[in-house]
Amino acid sequence: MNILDELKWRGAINQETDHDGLNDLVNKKSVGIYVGIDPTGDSMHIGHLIPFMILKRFQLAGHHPVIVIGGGTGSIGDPSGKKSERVLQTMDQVRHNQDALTAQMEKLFGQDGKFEIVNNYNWLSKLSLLDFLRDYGKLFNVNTMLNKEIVASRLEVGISFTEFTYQILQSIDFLHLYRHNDVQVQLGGADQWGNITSGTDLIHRIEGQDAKVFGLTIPLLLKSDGTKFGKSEGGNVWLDPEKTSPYEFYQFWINQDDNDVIKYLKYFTFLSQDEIAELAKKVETHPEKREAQRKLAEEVTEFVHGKEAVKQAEHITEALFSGNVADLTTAEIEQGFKNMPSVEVSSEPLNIVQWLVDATKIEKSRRQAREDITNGAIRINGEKIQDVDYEINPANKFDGKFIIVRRGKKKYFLARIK
RNA sequence: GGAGGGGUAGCGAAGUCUGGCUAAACGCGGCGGACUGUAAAUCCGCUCCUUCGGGUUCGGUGGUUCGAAUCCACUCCCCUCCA
Repeated sequence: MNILDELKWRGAINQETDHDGLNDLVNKKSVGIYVGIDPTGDSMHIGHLIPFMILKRFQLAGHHPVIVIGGGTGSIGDPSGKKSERVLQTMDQVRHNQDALTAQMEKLFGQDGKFEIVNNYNWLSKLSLLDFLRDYGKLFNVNTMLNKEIVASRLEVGISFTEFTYQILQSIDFLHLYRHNDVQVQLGGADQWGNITSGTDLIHRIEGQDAKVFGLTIPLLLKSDGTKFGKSEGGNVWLDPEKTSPYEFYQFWINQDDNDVIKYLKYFTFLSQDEIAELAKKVETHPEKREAQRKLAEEVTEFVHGKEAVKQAEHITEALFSGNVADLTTAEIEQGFKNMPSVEVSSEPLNIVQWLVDATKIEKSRRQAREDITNGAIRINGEKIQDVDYEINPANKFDGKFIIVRRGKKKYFLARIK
């Protein structure tokens, strides 16, 4: 099974410019293939991860991946997937983001030469306006550009010349990589189809119709209920552990629906066809064991955050869901609750209702606090408290550093003692 | 500028004619609970604040009244049609 067959099996192919041509190419030689990402933020989220994981598969199949950080294109703004004009980022923001993304890419995909990471600012910024217009502008037909879905869908609301030009810049990237980095394939999300074909067209015009370049897109990933993949309660699921802790990251995956989990295993893990088939069978026969979800969480968390993070996430999961928070160490609390809601409180003992409302703002009113306490929805350091006159004493537990509050079945809050 | 319609709790929406029975129906969302697989579906409770005496609410201000979301005046905002 070659790489394209594998991707097909994984459900990861949406459109290809020339299936047979690409198939021949990947069978014949080690091919250079690239994916670009614009530095619109300072971290990837799991949605961004998809094309890069596929890039990784190409690498594992013996091909040569190139990651393009769009320091240049990111300063312009890709109109794809946007209903209205973007607000330009300042160049400082772009630089900050591109540095952060580059570091993240290096961490994930390594600096070992197997992955090349380049920044299109390096070549796009050197292009003069006149060169741009004479060398490239002439080769783009405005009618064709207008017909690209990205542009066409924006004609009603309007699109600036700047964003209109974006597809030319991305095409120049492809040409540059074709010439200097031996890249012949561009990979991207389904919304990149227009930009990718712009690139292959440009290369064909300049290098001749027989230049072997190809485009490949990945389907938009949706949940089985039709909603967008990749959001958790708190919003995006980030790869940056400062934004989404490894524990929360792990939890995101373990909570996936039975209907989606196999699809995600195919997309986000490097498990073999047999292993995934095995897990699929288990979802059928023993869904309640959630082995597939567990494996998914384990694999993806390990890929993004490493083995240690998986262990820690599992331990925290164990403690939090069994309710035995008492046996967590202060260090584990520090890490595990990194991104959970937390507040600073004084070390003075205080009545529980006042503490929940005034000191921690965990409850919005006394009435609500009393109701929850009476209903048995509140646990302090793992212990259910139903007495509204209970007095909270921060010195009791965890070296007097923390108080762990749980409301309901799985909402945790952390109070840090000043 | 003219003619209509409307602004009610996080959102949607009743209530306004016929003032008190209205802290305000109902739906959604949110929060708890049961069940369960940290699931889905379902079911139950709560959902302005409160020191539990009460307090403050229906775009705003003022008025009528023992009593106003409801009646009157002025005012701000939104929508539709006409010019």
